[in-house]
Amino acid sequence: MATRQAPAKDKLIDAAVKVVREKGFNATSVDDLCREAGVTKGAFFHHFPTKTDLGIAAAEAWKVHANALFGNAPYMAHEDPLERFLGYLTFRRDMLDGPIAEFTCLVGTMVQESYGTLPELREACHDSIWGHALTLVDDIEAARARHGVTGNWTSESLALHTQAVLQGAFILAKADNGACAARHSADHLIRYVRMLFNLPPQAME
Amino acid sequence: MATRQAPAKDKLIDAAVKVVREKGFNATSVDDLCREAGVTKGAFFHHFPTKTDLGIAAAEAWKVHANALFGNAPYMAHEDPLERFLGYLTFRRDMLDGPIAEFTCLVGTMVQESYGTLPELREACHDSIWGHALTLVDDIEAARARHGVTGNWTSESLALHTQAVLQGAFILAKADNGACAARHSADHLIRYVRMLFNLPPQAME
DNA sequence: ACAAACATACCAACTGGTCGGTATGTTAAG
DNA sequence: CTTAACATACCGACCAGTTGGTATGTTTGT
Repeated sequence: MATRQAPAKDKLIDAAVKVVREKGFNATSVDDLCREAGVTKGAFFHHFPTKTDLGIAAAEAWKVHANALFGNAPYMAHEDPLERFLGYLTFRRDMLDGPIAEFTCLVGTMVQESYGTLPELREACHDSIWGHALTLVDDIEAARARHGVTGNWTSESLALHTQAVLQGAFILAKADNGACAARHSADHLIRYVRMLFNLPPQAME
Repeated sequence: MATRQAPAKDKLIDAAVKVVREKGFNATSVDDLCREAGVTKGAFFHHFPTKTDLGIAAAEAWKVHANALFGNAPYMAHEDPLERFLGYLTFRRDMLDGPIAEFTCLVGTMVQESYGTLPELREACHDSIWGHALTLVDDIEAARARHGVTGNWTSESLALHTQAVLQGAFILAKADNGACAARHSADHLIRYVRMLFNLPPQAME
């Protein structure tokens, strides 16, 4: 085999995903990241030319992680694309629980701090968000065809809207120091999608 | 009168609103703020014990500014509370234009960087978001009564949901370096509210 | 087979510069 | 004369990034 143990590069990416979600990108120092990863500063700059480059690598890893997590989730077994889409939304709502840094979005956090100052990181965050959102488009499109739903909107815009609602819900959760308002917002999103597809309102649990 | 010219305190608050929206809170240095405001560091720490305290003052000023802006907007003249609410949403959608830092939300930006590390600033951001959202509740409540709309949701949760969508739309705009996706997301929000109140879909313009 | 040459991965000490914040001085209004 | 409102000079801590080095393979010429 080629590699012998968990390489410093992977440990640094994992550390970035964890610490940046807690403290934000700018407030996280290279020393913070090395401490969390258990590597030295020399190792850091051996693998990443700059701190920004680790941010970019973390954004890419985040997209891969998200698409694997949601692509293999149980609701993906549904035969009806609309059930898959609603399963996705319900899954995301139910994830809004526990410590805030554990359900919020790495790239949503990073893009706020980079959009005006670090164009390469902004671009990586864009690719991460769009790359995940676009995995929903096929199911939305198929659901519209199967259920005969038209309306003056595109499937891509609805996929992006779901990401907007979730990103906004994360901000509410951070401001409120709890996920209650965020969950209600996700419920509104689910209600909206059900209305778009002419489904009855969901029964209370 | 007591003061003779624009006092350093106000100039610093204005500078914070401007620069923090562009660069974020942590990336904005005290020197940046003094430079933008045209005051010295001595003046800064005369008025604010810490940089965080200026952030808190800026969050409070932001709430006052927002409530004045939206409370006096033209659509507030409508007699029907639902028309006022829809007027608000349309106004907010139409604001998604021009430079990104000029339509995004100061406190939405700041809370991402402070929620885990600066509890006082997080609380000030919470008060700013909630304080603005709650100005919508009375109109939503009155609109439900007038139009006989029930449904398994609270007016407060819908008011907060509107803020979530807008905050999420800002993130899409920052990631995309443009407001196109953000406007589509605002359109989905308007479509949702119209459906909740049994209005027909809006005609294309 | 063997070693010289090279490549990769990592380390610890260090550097120049910037940070938030302070100490102390100056101005001017009442 | 006092005090609020500034200005200037400065501090120690910390920052991202660099340096010169080592340990461990891997390749290649003979």
